[in-house]
Amino acid sequence: MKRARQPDPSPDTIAADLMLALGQFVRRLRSEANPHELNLSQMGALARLERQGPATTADLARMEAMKPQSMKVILAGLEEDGLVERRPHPSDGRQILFVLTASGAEERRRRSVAKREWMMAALATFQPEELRALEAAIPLISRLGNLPSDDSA
Amino acid sequence: MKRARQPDPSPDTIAADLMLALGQFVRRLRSEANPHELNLSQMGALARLERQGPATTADLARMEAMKPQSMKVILAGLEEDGLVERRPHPSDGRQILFVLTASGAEERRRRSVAKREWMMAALATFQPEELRALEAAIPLISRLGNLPSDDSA
DNA sequence: TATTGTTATACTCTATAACTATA
DNA sequence: TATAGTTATAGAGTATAACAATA
Repeated sequence: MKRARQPDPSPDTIAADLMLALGQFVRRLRSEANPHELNLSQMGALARLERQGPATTADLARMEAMKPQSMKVILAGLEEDGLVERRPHPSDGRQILFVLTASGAEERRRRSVAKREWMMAALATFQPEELRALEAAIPLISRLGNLPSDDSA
Repeated sequence: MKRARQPDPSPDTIAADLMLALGQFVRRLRSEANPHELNLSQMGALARLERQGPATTADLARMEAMKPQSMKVILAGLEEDGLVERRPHPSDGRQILFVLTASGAEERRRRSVAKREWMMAALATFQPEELRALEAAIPLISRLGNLPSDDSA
């Protein structure tokens, strides 16, 4: 653990470098997908449903930083493949709750193997120390993606 | 393939969590762009030209993990805005070298302020220790994005 | 009237296929 | 023949706008 020698990182540099690194990484990741793989948005929606239980289109759209109309398309695809199902909302007739089906939980893993295997092959070239550093950054990146935007509404 | 329980972080978990975190982060980042902002691909191409000097469409496509036809579209947009220029290749009449123009170096920063400012605002909520952890992960993510794929084709 | 969801449409980014020119 | 670039077209992913139903 080396921690004392370096100057404090400049947020500006971090911002610029992180954007570049992530842009390329995501492009590479997307290019590793087989025809039947889930895309990152579908994986995100399924992960939310698995971790947090039933949610509406609007809920999921907010959590995944996209418009409800866009999330509807994502959910429609997942529904057609039987990975999610609709449930009526108990008290509000407008809302529709989506839940993960039994096969959805399984398919979430099965239909992301190509991406995961590419990534694991890449991670296999990392030193344990580097893996730890990468792991430590995940919750931080997660936080960046989940921060509220300036919807001062 | 051995899967012994180890104190080291599991690559499988890292792979899955990193995909989710990055997917959401990139979507969020993209949503912060003003109409005139550069997108992540344009920023990537400009950064390559600035750091590594003149390069061909095919070079840049390879480095940024996209097809030459797609990179051509990126470069055509940048060229139209005067951020890059063409230079004939000294010895190979087929190749065309692209170089960053003087305004290209400046615009690269100016036309990514919205994304950078959103990110810097987000990073302002981080502890110095967290910033260091995030910074440490950037070269690792970069390496993931730059690893050669198994193009056996 | 405000909110949830839907439909229709369009835009952005990247891919595939076919073609031209140079090597 | 092989390689660099171009043109044309298509697909995935997400956005905006207009609308219906419920609150």
